[in-house]
Amino acid sequence: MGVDITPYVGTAFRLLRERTEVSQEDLAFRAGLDRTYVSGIECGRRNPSLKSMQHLAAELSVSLDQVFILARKLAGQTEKLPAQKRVRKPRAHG
Amino acid sequence: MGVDITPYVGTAFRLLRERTEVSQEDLAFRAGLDRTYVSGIECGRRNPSLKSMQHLAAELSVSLDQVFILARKLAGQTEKLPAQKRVRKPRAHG
DNA sequence: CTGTGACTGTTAGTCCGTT
DNA sequence: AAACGGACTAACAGTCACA
Repeated sequence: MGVDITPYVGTAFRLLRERTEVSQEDLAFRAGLDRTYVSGIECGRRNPSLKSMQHLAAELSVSLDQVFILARKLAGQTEKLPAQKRVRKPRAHG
Repeated sequence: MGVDITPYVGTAFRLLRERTEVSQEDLAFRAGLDRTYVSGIECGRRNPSLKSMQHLAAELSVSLDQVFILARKLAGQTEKLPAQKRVRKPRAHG
């Protein structure tokens, strides 16, 4: 259950930011936040509020759900399941 | 831009909760939160932190991205575009 | 069972600077 | 450009009485 996704959300924000080639400082300014705070979020040391994350996402031109989808992907990658191959059930052709 | 999604996130949580037929009281207890705090979130009067939302989502057996996808849907519905009726071009029946 | 205002302690979030 | 620290203020977490 209780996997703390905070660091993954931070990484997701970082990845999304780097894609736009904007600095933390610049993003922070545009989102109306402090640069040290954005740093703390990306490093997974902070527990940001809904509004803070929304502002960040808005400035990165993504919706919040995209951030969390990415975060969950990142969390999933680290959760090394035993590489179970997806078996596609062949469809009975009738 | 700056559409405040806080109330939509609250509604999303409420919808997700009602789907499971559990009371605020019950959910709050299971998520380790206060009953009135959950109420405040659902009513959009609170600006919850990432961790608060994560606890709630976990108890509702959904991922946070699902919450935000629903929230965005709700926000879209309320964005009443000028009631533009979708005009389906009637297909000439011959 | 749920909504709200008010309250306290904690933390979110800022601003300074250093590495 | 980014991580990190300290001191600071605004806002949130968490709770209660009451509606």
